[in-house]
Amino acid sequence: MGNINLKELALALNLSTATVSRALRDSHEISPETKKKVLELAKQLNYEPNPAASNLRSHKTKTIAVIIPEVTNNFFSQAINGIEEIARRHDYHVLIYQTHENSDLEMAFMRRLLSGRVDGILISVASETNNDQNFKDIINQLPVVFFDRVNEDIDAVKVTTDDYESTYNATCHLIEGGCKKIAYLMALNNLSTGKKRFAGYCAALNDNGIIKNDALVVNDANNEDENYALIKKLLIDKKPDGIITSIENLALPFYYVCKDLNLNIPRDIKIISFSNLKTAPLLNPSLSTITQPAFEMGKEAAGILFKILNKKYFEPNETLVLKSTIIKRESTGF
Amino acid sequence: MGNINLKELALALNLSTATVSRALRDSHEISPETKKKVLELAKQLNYEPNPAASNLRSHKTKTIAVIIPEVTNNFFSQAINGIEEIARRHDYHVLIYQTHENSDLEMAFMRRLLSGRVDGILISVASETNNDQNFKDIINQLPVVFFDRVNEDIDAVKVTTDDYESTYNATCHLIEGGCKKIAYLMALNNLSTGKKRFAGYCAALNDNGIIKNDALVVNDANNEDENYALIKKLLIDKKPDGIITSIENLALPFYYVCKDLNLNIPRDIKIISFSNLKTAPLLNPSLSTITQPAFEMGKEAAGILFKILNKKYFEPNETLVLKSTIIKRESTGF
DNA sequence: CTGTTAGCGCTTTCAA
DNA sequence: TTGAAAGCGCTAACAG
Repeated sequence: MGNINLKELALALNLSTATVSRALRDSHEISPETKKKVLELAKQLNYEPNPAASNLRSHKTKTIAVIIPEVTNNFFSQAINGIEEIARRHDYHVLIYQTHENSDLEMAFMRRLLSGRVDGILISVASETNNDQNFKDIINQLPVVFFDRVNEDIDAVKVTTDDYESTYNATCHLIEGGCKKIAYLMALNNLSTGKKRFAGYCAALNDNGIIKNDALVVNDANNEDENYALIKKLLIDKKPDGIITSIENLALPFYYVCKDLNLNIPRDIKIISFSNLKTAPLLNPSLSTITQPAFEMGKEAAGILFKILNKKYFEPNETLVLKSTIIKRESTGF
Repeated sequence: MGNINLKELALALNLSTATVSRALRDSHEISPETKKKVLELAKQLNYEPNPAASNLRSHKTKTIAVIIPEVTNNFFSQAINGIEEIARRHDYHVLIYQTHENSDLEMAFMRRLLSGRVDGILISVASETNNDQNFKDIINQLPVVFFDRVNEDIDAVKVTTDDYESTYNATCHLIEGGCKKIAYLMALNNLSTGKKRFAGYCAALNDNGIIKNDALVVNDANNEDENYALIKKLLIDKKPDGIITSIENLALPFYYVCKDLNLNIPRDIKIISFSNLKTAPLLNPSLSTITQPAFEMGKEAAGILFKILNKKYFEPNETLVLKSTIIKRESTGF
């Protein structure tokens, strides 16, 4: 705003704007004394370069966009934390866009970003359906790194977690604990994330000689009340002795149902849930968790994006897979 | 990026860039037919105006900044959710900056934003100390709305919650429940938020004829292990029968201490905590909570900022106070 | 209602 | 090592 500009700075120093501009960006073709003079006055006068002008000329925005389903999801807020940390380290600014799982909105965000508002995009997609060509169009015009919820059919740089393995291990954990009828609360089934988790569950059952029963698999209705009803029906009708929730949000209605039905966890039914909630250990009575390294994912994804922006990323488009942590809890709470 | 620009669009339509520019922004001085033609071709060619050029000329960025202590704090992520919703409604972009409670960093962010990167700022401050003049400088140059953690000594638009009243009521709740020795886990004591909460606690004790005992007041050490140790010492040495935690983060170490000391909640000690955690009702065995309307605060604060930006805010600099919700839980969990 | 023109504040040739 | 000059893509006077 009411700030000083390059021209005024140059005038005050008896230099050309070109020289001042170069000095400010520490160009090697400027003498040390000149640089020093410029830097000093700039600091003294609180000079801040106008980003619009700089961007218009140089096509660099010093800004990246983060597109995610929800900020209020623990996983994503932790990822943003990691992204912001790396961005700040590079002196970059971070724009946030929430899709609320709406892929039309997601595509609208991306299209608008093509106007040159950002240097690159970090995205955790809302859906993998019907968008391939759109995504490809974008990727051709702007560096994009996918994280967590990636689009399998697109050749791009991706950072994910070991969805298959972690769910496989989680299922084995329940089987080892004696569970014979393990229910699965399924979500994100239009995404590879969700598919892989489910595949891990299926494979673990199979490898342990348990025949999968589709009646034990319940789909997320994206609605708390409905989920509550679905889970209640499941617990009453099928009486599972173990349950896996493939997203954090599904653990809540499950707990309420148990409370209502007077089911004791873990005596009557054991649970293991995906969760990035720090207070999860306090959930009653014993919640085993699969925790994704959200913060690290944010950092890794952002790190790769900056490597691309600095032309220092020479790998082929690859998927970096980070390990989730499974925490097994057996206590009966307080 | 490789996008089409105004000039090309104008050329293709046999119009001047000025006309096209006006048509695109729905100016009243353009004929309907021309507008229609322009809009159609623009859509067809996927034209996206270059924000840098537009900003450079018009001094409008269509961007606001949100400066907060931590994204991973439930309260703030919910506030961001509200802010983003309003911003999108106005076709604005949202930049996120985390201060991690560091007020130097906070000031550095604000200074950099003066370069014209944003049209306005929403901030929840890291500290109220030693920054008054700096804040005043910023406010003179850019519209700023403070929310939740506001700087009392600055004349600006603010949105807060009823910190005093809610803590007062929370304390009364414990007293009504029979508590005689109510401890207070204090945080944010360099902020009016923290001070008001503490004042509410003190006033409630006083109004109920209880003499405040400073030994029952413990200060947040900003460190999980240390807080654990402090709280443990408090519970062993002073044996309080009730406790109020003035921020969500302090409830966790408290729970761990109770578990370690084999203290039964609420039989041995009752608790009421500030918390914006959705799963709080599942915390064992009975956590009464003070929940701030974070989402609504984000919406309100952003709404006011947009009114200011659209020159539709004519109130004097006022503080809008939103009501928190106190949820009293008495059950012994599952 | 439409066009002409100037210029926002930078960066980047090109020339010195 | 520095300067002069052009121009990024748009908007805003001003003129017609």
